[in-house]
Amino acid sequence: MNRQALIEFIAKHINASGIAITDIVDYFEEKTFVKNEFLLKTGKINNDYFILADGMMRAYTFDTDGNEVTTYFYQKNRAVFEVSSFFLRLPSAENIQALTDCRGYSLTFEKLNMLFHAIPEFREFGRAMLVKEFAAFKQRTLGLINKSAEERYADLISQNGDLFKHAQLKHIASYLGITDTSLSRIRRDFLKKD
Amino acid sequence: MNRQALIEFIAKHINASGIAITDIVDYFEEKTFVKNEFLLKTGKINNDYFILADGMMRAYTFDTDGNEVTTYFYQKNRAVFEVSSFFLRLPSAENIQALTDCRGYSLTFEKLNMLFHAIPEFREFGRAMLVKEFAAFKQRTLGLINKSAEERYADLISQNGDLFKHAQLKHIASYLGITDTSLSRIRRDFLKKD
DNA sequence: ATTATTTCTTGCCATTTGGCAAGCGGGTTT
DNA sequence: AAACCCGCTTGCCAAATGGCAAGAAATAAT
Repeated sequence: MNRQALIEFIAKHINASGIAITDIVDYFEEKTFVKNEFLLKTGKINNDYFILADGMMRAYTFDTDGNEVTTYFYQKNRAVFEVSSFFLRLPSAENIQALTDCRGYSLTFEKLNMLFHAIPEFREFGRAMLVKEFAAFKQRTLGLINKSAEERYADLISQNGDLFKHAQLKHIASYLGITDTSLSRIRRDFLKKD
Repeated sequence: MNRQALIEFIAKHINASGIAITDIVDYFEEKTFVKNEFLLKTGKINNDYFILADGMMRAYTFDTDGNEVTTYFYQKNRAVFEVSSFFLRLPSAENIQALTDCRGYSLTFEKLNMLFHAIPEFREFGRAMLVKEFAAFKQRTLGLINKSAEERYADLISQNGDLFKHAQLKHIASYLGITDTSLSRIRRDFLKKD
């Protein structure tokens, strides 16, 4: 079982001096999701603290009119979980679904807590993940306020070009806060400019 | 020195069974800010983990065109800090300023870490704060995507009616992702409807 | 290969929001 | 009181985005 990717990922986020990261890694369970399979469904309590090693996932919910809204795209080397549901043990308002076949490593809430209490360095890792995801979200929110839809689109493809290979236009559109119609047009105009 | 508010606030967020919350509370330092004073300035490293007991604060930054963008309003009973700067020890991209005279309780990064390691229950409190703020941010982001400016405005005043007593129109407008001109019109139309 | 289904594009027009500039009004200063 | 400053409002028009529906293109099913 190749856990090298997980070891490197954890090592990158903590002061690894002297700790056997493999001790931590052993508690993770390797998991795979086939395309379109769900990591989390609305109403369920998120019990996977999932480190995504390969593939791409999408989180989405529904707005008051019943339309799907994509709330996040996850790429490899991200911690995939829904904060409120996982940590506060609340039914999730979001779905998290595999856009491609995915592979990664998962901790249950219990195991994560056990590790938090037992291993100070893993606490730092957990906090680093939370802080990282929070900071990324703040950036995204700022972008929604002070950038045009076209700029947000440009940012997204520059960070994640192959998103379009796997996600539908309307999913990306709702993530950007616009309709698929508008995104289609923005994309057309964007190509012209080059 | 009245720390009752702080004690109650912490008690509300952790399983207090058996712990002397006062042990924790003793490490907090009471702080006050006069109106317009800064808790954090751009470029500085945030070193106050500030529990706001009374008053109202605002976080803001500047967009690429040099315009102020309000990123958050803090009311009483919130943890006020900038995640990236405080936890990752990075220079802040945001300013945090008192909109009114403020009072609250502050921990330095070192004290907070010391408490995290020493008191498991305080760890839970710290995590709960992070999760709570993160969740609030996710809600806000979702609103920016799937609600109209008018709906966002309505939500904001319903949650925090006295905001208008203390914050300028343009500050609220940039928080809502619109211009002060538009907010002025929205407010006019909103009054008509009632 | 053909048909059916889904996704994407486009045209037309409505709605929302922005940009600018002028005006208004309340508070301060002199 | 007069002049001034600041924040808010309003009118006018432009730009961005949305809603709907029809057609084109891609994908899946038979």
